[in-house]
Amino acid sequence: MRVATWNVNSLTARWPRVESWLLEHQPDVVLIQETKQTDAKFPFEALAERGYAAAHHGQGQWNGVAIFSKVGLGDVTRGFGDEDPEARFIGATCGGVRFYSCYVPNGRALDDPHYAYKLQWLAKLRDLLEQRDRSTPVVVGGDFNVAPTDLDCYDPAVFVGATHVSEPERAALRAIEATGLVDLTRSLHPDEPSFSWWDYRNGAFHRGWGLRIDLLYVDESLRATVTASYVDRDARKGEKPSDHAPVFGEFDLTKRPN
DNA sequence: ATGTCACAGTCCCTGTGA
Repeated sequence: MRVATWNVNSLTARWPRVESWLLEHQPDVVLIQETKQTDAKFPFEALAERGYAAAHHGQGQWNGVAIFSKVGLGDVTRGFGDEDPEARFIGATCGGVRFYSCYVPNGRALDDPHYAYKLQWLAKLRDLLEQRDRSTPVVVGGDFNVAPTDLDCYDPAVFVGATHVSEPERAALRAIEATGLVDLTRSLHPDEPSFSWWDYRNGAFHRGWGLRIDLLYVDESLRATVTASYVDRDARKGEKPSDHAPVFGEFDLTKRPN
């Protein structure tokens, strides 16, 4: 099973690239963030023509998350059931695995109310995962807007006092991992930065000024099935790229422990 | 630190968010 997570920064603007990327890589399941479109604009038909069922939690101008699947899609849930008007979380079961696509709030600045919202949001995610059905394997992926360690940041000195690297944010990720989840990329590549996001400004991509903030977490039952992890840097190049690159994980589900 | 991109509305520029 080939899985990817990708913040596309507007599925409306990115659709031509997303479509050709699907044809090239043939992922089984894709976790999408920042569709920035309503359900009415979501390309359900074009995805179906490519063999993908899809579920969307759309909002409109901002946010929006989705799941594409070639291996079936059911039991869709949207949000945490708490009336949050921001569309940042969707779950679905695909090919016997429970998937969640997350668009964690940016936070903006440490003294901004949006930062408190970010920490509250991560705590709600932790609570949901703590209470999950442990009999079904789970993959939690998305744009977490947190670089888990200094290895995930091109220059920690630049980010002193900024969001994405603060200790409370990193502690929130560790609390999520403590529910029994493994950072898939780090488990296979403990020493490579593996950045997934580069600012559009200042030629950041070509200067290597990146962060690893797009993560795939897998539960213990899937840990032994992981066969590959890689960042599709080519998707960050060329005409009209997203500022995020897709992060892939591959699994051999026949290796699941009984 | 800020050389960009995408959105909506004030609609061919500006404010907002990232």
